[in-house]
Amino acid sequence: MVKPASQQARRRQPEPDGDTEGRILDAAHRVFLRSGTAGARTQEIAAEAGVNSALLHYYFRSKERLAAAVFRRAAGELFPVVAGILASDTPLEDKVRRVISVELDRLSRTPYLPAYVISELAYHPERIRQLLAALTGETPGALGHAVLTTIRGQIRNEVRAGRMRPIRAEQFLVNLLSLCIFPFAAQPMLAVLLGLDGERFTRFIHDRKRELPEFFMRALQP
Amino acid sequence: MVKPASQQARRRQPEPDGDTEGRILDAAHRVFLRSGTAGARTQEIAAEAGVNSALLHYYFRSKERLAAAVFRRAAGELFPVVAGILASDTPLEDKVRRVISVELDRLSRTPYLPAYVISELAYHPERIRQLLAALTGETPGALGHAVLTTIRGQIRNEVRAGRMRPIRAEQFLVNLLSLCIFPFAAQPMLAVLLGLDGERFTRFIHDRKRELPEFFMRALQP
DNA sequence: GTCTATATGTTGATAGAC
DNA sequence: GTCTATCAACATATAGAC
Repeated sequence: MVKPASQQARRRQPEPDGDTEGRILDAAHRVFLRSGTAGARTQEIAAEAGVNSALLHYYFRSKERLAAAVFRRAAGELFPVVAGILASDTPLEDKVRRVISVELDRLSRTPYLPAYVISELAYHPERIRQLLAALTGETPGALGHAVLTTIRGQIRNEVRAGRMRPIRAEQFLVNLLSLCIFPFAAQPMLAVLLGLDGERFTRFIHDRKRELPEFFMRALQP
Repeated sequence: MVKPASQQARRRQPEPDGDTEGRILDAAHRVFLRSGTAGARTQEIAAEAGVNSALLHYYFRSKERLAAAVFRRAAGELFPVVAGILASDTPLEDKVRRVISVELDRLSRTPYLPAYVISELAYHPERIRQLLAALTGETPGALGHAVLTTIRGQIRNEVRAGRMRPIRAEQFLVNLLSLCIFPFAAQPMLAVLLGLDGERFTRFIHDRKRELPEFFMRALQP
């Protein structure tokens, strides 16, 4: 029996409509994100990938392995970019502006991502290890630690220069992430509560890109 | 066959350890919140309630009806309190302080609630109607509309008095809710990324109660 | 690698005695 | 109202031909 490619290192070639394994993974990504892991059916994934259930298991062995692969991909898509910005040596205010811009732009394209990641981490504790693996290869929390250290130092400098009032790096980061991510995670809620559905939500996010940086920076002024 | 009480109006009597229907609902609440609707098993709920599967169906007819009942209860627990504060005629700054205080306190006691509500609304579109029902009896979005109108007026007054810079009521409210709710919804994420697990998370929220009002109010200063 | 057909195990739900 | 016993329907996973 040939070893499924998902277990091995492998060249990525630009095939016409993607190789079979890639098509299955893409389909799984879509189905898991709109139904959740527990709610999704492997049969539906197979159908959406244009293959049958047997082939899906040939490549991924089990639903759980497929779910883990999708989660790693989704998580790896959500965090590293923003972490890269935050850990760089860009001035703090520029970081805030760039994180907000990048985050709101990408979440506008994949609005289901936050609710999916939140759900997975809440209901599947084993995903936490997979999240670590998806970030920096194996080193537990190295990414977060680098970000924390960098931000903490920058805050200290700004405070000493009298340009910012003191705030814990953890609070700073959670505030920033909350303001960017929550609106997408809670979109159906906001649609009901505040009438932010469809087009209105899009415009809401559009406005937010301009207003949020100022909101955030003013909150930190001395 | 006797009609199950859940379908009918019914006196609530203070029974020793709760009547059977109440015990089942409580058990369902716990199980659904920790496993999600799709991941939960009715058998597990029955076991946790100390009854068998047949009795669960006797009272609630189906898993879906039980899930709907739990969701309405959970949503009704999450929103009305804060909505009541926001729609009152308290001064705006006091509202902010009270919402933050009340919200962080209660979510500290039921930290799984946000992730559960977010997941349900993302994966079960039919819950949206149930959310409406759980808020003000039937009137679609009346609660949210009252809040929006009130806040919008208060912002206008504050801006005219030169005590606040202009901001949309929607942005104001989403910012406030984001900063309060997201940390709980994303707690497992924050545990991995920023090391905010267990005791550290508790202390993080404790600090947040004091720091968040100032953060928020300063963001709005002219 | 891909298919058809099938096994295996759960799960939600019901029948019927007490 | 509550139980035991059981069903019917899926869903995941595998066997084996091509």
